[in-house]
Amino acid sequence: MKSTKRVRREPAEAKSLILGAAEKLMLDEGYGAVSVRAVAKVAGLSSALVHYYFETTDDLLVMLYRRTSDRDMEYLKDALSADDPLMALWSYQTDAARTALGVEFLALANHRKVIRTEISRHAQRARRLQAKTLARFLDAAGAGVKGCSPEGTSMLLTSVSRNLIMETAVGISLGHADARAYIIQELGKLRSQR
Amino acid sequence: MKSTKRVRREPAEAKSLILGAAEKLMLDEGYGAVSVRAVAKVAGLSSALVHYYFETTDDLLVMLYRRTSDRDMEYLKDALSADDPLMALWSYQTDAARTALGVEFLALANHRKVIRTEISRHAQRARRLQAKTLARFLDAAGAGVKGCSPEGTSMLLTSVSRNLIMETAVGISLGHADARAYIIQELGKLRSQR
Amino acid sequence: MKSTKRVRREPAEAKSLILGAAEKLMLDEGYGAVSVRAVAKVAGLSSALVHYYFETTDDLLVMLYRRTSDRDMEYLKDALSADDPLMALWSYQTDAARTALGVEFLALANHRKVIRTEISRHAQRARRLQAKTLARFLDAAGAGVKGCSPEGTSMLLTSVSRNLIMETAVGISLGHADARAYIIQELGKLRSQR
Amino acid sequence: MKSTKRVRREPAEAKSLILGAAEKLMLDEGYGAVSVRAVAKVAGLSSALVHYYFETTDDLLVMLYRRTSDRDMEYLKDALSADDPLMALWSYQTDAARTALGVEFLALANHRKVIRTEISRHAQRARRLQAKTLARFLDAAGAGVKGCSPEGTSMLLTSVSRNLIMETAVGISLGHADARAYIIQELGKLRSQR
DNA sequence: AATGAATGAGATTTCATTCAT
DNA sequence: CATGAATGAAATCTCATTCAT
Repeated sequence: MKSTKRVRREPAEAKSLILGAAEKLMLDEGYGAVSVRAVAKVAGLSSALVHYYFETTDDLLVMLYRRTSDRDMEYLKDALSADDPLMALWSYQTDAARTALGVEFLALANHRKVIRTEISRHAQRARRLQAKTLARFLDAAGAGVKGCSPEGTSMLLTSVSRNLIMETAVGISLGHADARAYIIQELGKLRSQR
Repeated sequence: MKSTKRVRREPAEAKSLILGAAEKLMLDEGYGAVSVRAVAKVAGLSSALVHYYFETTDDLLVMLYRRTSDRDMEYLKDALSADDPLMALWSYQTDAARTALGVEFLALANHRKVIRTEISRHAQRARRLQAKTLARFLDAAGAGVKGCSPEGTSMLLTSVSRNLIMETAVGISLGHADARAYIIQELGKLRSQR
Repeated sequence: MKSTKRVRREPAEAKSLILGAAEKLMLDEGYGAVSVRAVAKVAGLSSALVHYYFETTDDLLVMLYRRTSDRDMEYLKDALSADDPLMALWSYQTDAARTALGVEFLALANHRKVIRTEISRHAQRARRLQAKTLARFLDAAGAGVKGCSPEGTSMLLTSVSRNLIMETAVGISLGHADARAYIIQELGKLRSQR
Repeated sequence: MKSTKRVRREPAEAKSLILGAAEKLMLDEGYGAVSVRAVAKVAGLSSALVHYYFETTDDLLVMLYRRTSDRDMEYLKDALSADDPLMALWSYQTDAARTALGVEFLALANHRKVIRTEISRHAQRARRLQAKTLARFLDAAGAGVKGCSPEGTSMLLTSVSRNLIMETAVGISLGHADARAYIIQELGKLRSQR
């Protein structure tokens, strides 16, 4: 009965379509909304096709996470090799869309073991990378964020950016401007002391 | 299908039973597991009864959040009036179970508008309360976490404790010990400078 | 939109309705047709209700088998205590509907472990019961089906009745009349020799 | 999604591969497991190719049945022309793999009309063939399985072998040894009386 | 001749929710 | 006050089958 218009696509295109829809859902409505059905609807194709490309929902989520974290890794590397690595790093950390997605995956990880492993791996890599750059500044400073290791500092920065996003999402903003300013001020000190 | 034993309970008792089950589920399996069915099962009563006391799932979640945040508020007040308010505050912030539940509600808030309002209200109150105590130390210090307002400082502390919990939950620990040590060191400075 | 006529039934009635529908499907279209959906449709109720009474499809099938085998056991006992137990037994064995259902369960057992256990248990009980009666005649005979134990004889009778049903179902009848006549003749000998 | 290796095969070879996979599935997991998908997977080729060679699932099953029954016919003829036809026949009848497959098709026939016709045709042919050989022994005997026609006797033998297989499959063995011994004893008598 | 892409239908199961008692 | 009975909707996943290339 329906207009049986069979659209023929490149697999890469179809996959990208699906992952894009999943990402959109995750950001707009949270990971709970990422069902095969919903993804198919948003992507404008049948749910059977989603299963054709991603055998299980776990597979879909893992692939989405990989795509996301690969992209993030590129951004991070770019930031760390910028002229002003510290500010670029903080700018990367506080990118709203990126961090929102990261937080969502973090929440999802509590319920999907497969994601847990992926996240853990990626986070360690990212933290080590950040630490390597931070080390150059911290060593030179001697003062400032004294006493905190590069890894610890990276962890602190991540904490603040994540919480900024999470709280903003639910409408909390008290202290945000001050906290942001403080972080930037401290990073500024580090930079100048080198 | 079960034995028709009509158990007669005090409404308050029944509600408490239900909220307890919901809290347990939330902590053990995440907010996604808090379905009326699951709650009823854990509490050992029918899902119809859950609906009888909490018309919708939203109602149940809001009530649970209120109970949780009221309790938290008590703990927070106790901490802030302790002999060593700074350490007591940090101890409160890093209480695993409490913070885990808080983070779960924060994640949930992304998907349930009603929770958002509740969280926002509670968070502002808690932040102001913390700020009032922090102010006494920050004013006296002049140095230390210089340049960050009490509200900002509260926000920073919350960020770190939340991220410690979230990352630990997914198996990340890189930098954790250092970050913890750093926070305690800084709080120590503040305390002694007064 | 639909006429939301909520029919309220006794659980026993509902269960019986469901099991009846499942039995009908099994006989008419084979065990492969016994899906929760199909059963619900035939019984005229929602598939959710089927799940309400039988948590899994396995449960439904096991319950159906138990109902069937319990009923069979009654019939068997009646037959064995009839005036002419041998003929009554054969008549029981060759009851088309009963045996057809038994054969269907036998086929089903190959794919559902739970059924296997149930069938095995029931079959052994039934065979022992038949053997006890057959023993009285075989001992007295000395000749006739000489050399075959009561249990073996029961097995042989079951074999023939099952195959009569299976072959008839697919349209084979060659040799059927002769085989039937032979069995009856041999049973007749046994009876008279006592 | 896989590497686009276009394997070029002889049609006959491909068909044989497919039928082999289907037969394996049927024996290992029952006819319910014989889906186009599953067959393709076991055979290591795409489900589209299975459809290319066998338009519908029915076609596939019919072809498999034909291949099976043709092979069986050869075995049967060999048996009937052996030195000791009776024992060879019984040995043929009780061949586990062969009979298991036969029983599976019999069960399948209840749900697929096309198979029914095929089975019926083959069974009649096989029964007549067996009857012709049995007749030589039964005529000579006069006693023994007296009163049962060759066709009836063939039917009886088939019944027992089938039930032995079916019951063994679900874990029933009570009376099996006795029944087997009895059949062999009776066949022995027939042979010697000639 | 062969196959990857695509789909509608249907299977099992869980959920929130509504009634009737 | 409490609950068993009932349901529609949606989740995940499998299947047979059809195209377009």
